[in-house]
Amino acid sequence: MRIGQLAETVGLPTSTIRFYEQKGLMPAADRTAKGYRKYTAEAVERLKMIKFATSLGFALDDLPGLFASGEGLDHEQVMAHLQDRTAEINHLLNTLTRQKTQMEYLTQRLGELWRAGHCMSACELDGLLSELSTTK
Amino acid sequence: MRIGQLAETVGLPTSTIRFYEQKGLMPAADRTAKGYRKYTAEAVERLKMIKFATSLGFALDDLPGLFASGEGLDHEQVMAHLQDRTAEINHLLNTLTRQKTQMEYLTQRLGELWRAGHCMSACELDGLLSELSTTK
DNA sequence: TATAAGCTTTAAGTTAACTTTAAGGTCAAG
DNA sequence: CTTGACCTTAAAGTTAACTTAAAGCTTATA
Repeated sequence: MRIGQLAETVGLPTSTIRFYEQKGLMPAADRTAKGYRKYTAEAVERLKMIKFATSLGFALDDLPGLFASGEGLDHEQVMAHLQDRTAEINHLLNTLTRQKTQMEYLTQRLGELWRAGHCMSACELDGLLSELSTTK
Repeated sequence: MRIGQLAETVGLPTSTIRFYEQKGLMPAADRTAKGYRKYTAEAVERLKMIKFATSLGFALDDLPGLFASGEGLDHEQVMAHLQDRTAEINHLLNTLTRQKTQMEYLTQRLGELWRAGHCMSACELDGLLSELSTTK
């Protein structure tokens, strides 16, 4: 299988696959006589794993630690990665939840003023935003 | 008030304040005889608003549309911004919630295998990850 | 055989929101 | 009068994860 076919199979652009190889996330591909990259099903699996891990929000730089190769995976290290990422996710969830509440309040408040016939000037909006930012 | 004092007051580095000015988010500051930027309380308010809006996840490029200046703010446009950002937040919340579930499953499953005495090889971990990625 | 699709490489560009650097002027204190 | 804190500018660097460009070779098809 050449790179275009692989790209098609996993749903990634060829440029990304080359990029992953360059980053060391994919082993250097075998080549045909003319220098074309040649892949097997292993590459498909590898790319799917990369896609999965990144879909969980892991950075590309985390992956080597996550799929450490060689004898005996370091369990502690893998678990530590998972914990770290879980903590990050929880932190983001808290942040976003807070943001959502504020957005709802802001939207509602602005809607009220609008319906009340206020012809809001930038200055008034500024006041509203300031009010909210201190409410925070 | 000079830039250092302003920076201190709002809790931003001076470089960021200059950057905001350059971006057009802050009006070009008045200068002292020797060319130092000179600020009043207005600048403090403006920066607080910027901080607040960015804390809601708005991009700097969204802010001109959000605090449009001049006569008569475009309510529809402001509301549209708020709706867009709310939609983004909801999307992110969904994504993160999904990620959290997957992370929990992965962590638990890996913990089980570990406690069961499996001396996981990279290959086995790959299997686990693949399994999960198809579960998704 | 020619034309297009597909492959190669290295290097530079993209985006966001800043930060850092370089080279220098100003000001208050001791 | 010198030392250090603070200010100025323009330009380049940072990070992540890619993408795009440039220039050229290969392969399949009509």
